[in-house]
Amino acid sequence: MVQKSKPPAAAVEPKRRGRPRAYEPDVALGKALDLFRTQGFAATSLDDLSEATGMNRPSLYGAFGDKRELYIKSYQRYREEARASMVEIFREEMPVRQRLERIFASALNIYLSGETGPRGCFTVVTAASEAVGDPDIRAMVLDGLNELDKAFASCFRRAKEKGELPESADPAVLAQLASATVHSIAIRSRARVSRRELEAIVKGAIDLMVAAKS
Amino acid sequence: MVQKSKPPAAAVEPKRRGRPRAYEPDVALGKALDLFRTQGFAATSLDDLSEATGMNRPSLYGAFGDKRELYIKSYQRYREEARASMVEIFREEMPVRQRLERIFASALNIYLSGETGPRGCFTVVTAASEAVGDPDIRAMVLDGLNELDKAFASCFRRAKEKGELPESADPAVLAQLASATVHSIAIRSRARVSRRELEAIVKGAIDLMVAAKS
DNA sequence: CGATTTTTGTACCATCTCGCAAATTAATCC
DNA sequence: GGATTAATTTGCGAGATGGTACAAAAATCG
Repeated sequence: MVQKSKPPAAAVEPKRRGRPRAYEPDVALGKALDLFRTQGFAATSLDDLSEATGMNRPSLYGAFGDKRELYIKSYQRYREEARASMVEIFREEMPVRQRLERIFASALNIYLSGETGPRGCFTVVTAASEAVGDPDIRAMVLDGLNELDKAFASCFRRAKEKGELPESADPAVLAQLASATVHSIAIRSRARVSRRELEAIVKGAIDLMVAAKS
Repeated sequence: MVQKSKPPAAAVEPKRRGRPRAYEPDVALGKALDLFRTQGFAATSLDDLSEATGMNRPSLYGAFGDKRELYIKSYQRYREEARASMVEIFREEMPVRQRLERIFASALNIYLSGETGPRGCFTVVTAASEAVGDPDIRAMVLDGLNELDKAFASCFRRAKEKGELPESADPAVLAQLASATVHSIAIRSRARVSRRELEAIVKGAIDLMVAAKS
């Protein structure tokens, strides 16, 4: 039940009034995210979350709201992290192939991470569970899917403008294929398909996409 | 709690001894499958299953074992049905494009079916939940993924032999791309992406695959 | 008919689940 | 130091959950 004994000392620390928090919200949210990603919403109990975060239930509730809200906040956090790594890759100028390689490598690293084994993509996990029954969560998932599509589309559009792809190439179609490859490795990673095999799939897909004649 | 009042009269009915069953195991398993597909393992309670199947809990237990066994049997049933529709499509001779169209159309029909909304692919749903923690279930999922890969690979191999694809086309790579497209529409369907959009994705993917130069 | 066999229905148990209320602790403000 | 503020700890309660024991019911067999 102890996360860290020292005070957070985050930023300027504007001298908060009452008893200081025994946890760092960011760290706790990260732990919750880990759990939700591996086990899913329904299979994760508040006790699990309490143990993982080092916060007991009332604190958890006070900081993040009920289980569903915590799940949503975890998902938003996941998306922020994913987005950050994407922005990174899109900042520099580089050949399409290289950019694609870096995007897929980043995705693989995220999907294969985890102490107890690969955990895949949280968007996919959520789509496969809560998204059917919860409109709000479904909307977030849909947004996540769209964001990936758009990122890939912009990648292919830039490549086309630079003449790296033939005029006949359709960025939107290629983007959906790239997204599909991401979804596929996300799923396969949870079935413990080896990194080597996943990388082979990625390579095959990239070869096909950058040689696209359609 | 009533499923059917008449006796099953299945096959020859070898004069069973005790009290006759009030349910048809096949029908009940189908109902259980429906529930598990939409809600997942953890979010589906025995009460839900009991209500849906029309069997009370002890009968459910007697017929299928505990919840996990029922889930496994449901998944096997799902795979049998999916396999049957595939065999159907592979029996006749036809152009690659047409065969691909039929495979994807079949998948879409399965994924978009459901009274309360689309339910996607049970293999994907299972991969995204139970597969991480349960080795037996994970093995079944892996088998399901492989089966789809192999089916597509054989499809492309046949096409290549018939000269429908260039010599440079790699059936294994194309197959994994086709599988990826299936995984992608399975996920998107659960986020309520419209059939029209899903069909557009499928069309784009097919165009690219049958024109493959890689 | 009575014995046997198999399934059903009722009821229950031990455990877990989520959420919250009340009391406690630790800091700042005056 | 006392008041105030905010977080922690304890513990509870209503309900759900997975699983099972046991008796009643409905069929066949002899």
